[in-house]
Amino acid sequence: MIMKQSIKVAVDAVVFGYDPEKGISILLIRRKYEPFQKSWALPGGLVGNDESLEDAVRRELLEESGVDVHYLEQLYSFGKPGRDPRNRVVTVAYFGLVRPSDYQLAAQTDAEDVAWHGIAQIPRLAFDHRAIIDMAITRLRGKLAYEPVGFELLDKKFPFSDLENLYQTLLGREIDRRNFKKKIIGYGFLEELDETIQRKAGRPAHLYRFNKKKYDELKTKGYNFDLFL
Amino acid sequence: MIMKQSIKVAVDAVVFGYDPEKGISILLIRRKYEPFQKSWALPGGLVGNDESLEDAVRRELLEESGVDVHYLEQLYSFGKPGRDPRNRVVTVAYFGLVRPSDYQLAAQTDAEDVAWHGIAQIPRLAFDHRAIIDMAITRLRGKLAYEPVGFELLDKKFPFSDLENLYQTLLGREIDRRNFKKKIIGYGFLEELDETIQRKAGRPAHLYRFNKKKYDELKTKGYNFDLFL
DNA sequence: GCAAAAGTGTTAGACATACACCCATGT
DNA sequence: ACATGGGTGTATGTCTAACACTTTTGC
Repeated sequence: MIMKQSIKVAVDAVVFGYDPEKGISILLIRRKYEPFQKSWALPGGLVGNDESLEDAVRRELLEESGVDVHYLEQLYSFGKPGRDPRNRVVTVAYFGLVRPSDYQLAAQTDAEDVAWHGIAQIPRLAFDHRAIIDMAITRLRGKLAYEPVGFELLDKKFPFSDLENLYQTLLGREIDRRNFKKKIIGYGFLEELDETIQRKAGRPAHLYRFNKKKYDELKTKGYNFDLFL
Repeated sequence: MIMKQSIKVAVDAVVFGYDPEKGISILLIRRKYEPFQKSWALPGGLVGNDESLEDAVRRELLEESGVDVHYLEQLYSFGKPGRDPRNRVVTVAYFGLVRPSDYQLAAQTDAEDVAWHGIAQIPRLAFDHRAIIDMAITRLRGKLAYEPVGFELLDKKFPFSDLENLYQTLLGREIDRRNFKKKIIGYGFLEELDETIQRKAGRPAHLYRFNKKKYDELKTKGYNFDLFL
């Protein structure tokens, strides 16, 4: 009925990073080979015959960019005929979050260069990677509302204002400092440390740490986080 | 670096139906051929070389079961090596909702039989289809909370109690009739009709109709539905 | 002493929840 | 007349949202 199938399977990763100075960024590589040689693109590539999808993304990310993500989840699969000029390729896109400060970028194999690009300044990309990124951004915004996504993006110890700023950036609007803090502290998965930090002028800020154990406890008890404001 | 890839791409569909008498069901087919000959399985099959993923699911569904779904969204892609005993197969699973009363089931091509199975009585299934269904059920429960999913599952005109019962079934607990009605009516995307219906004993019930236009209006205005109770 | 960022409580209104009786019909 | 399912309002408490001044530091 159907002619012998000749479709390739690939994976791609949209990895987000956050920097209190520069905002939200995405990890992109510059392609070394055709097609789209020298274009910026998402890290990714073909899946090995005996490799799981997730292993494939992690491998490609490490090879092409030197990043080993903490948080990784499947985003969506893209498979319209024609999205790759060579063969029919179905790609399973993944969504990742990292602290950029944890890694030093290193382009290898298929990548000629790697860099973080602010989400407001994404260059023209190879294939349909722009559409994949748009979907990832929507997902990131959506996750904000019911999961404390931010903690994967911030340093292990961070001043409360970093969390505030991250949320303001992602939501694209101001939030009320007092109400936000009340709510987050109320959940009880943040620990206040004795240390303080001072980054520019102004009063030094206490540092906080995410208590994942407490968070997981609350979540398994069916607790519902509602982090909008 | 990687040996010539030999992975096949398939699609599978988890289609939910609701019947006020029998509850939530899933559409399953009985396989005509090996492997898992005569096992129950999700409708699905290999993707054609020039066919989009969604076209492939719709085609397979129509061929194997005679059902042409209204509502269809991508669920998740499953690709662990070994999930198909013959070749490596990556399957893109879809999630669908239909009104069972709209269709007459008809098994064709690879299917020897088709039937609705209540979600509490799913037989042993081929491949990893059980895991796919579990994920689909989780998704269905999740969607409940923020989208009026129910309307895809109910008849075009339905008594309010059908909606109540659907929610009770999906949530697995009782809900307060008065509060539920207040909330739903408050959103304004339901139209009360003049007709009434009487199914057994008791006072006849007014029929309602979902006003999709109004719903889409509200949604684009960024309205947030919160349908828990 | 002034600019910059951190820290902190109260109040009013909106929304969620809990709760019980009457109505229209079939048998 | 009784059994069955449909229909409706109010009161209470909880959560959300709005709002501004003081503290600590660098310059």
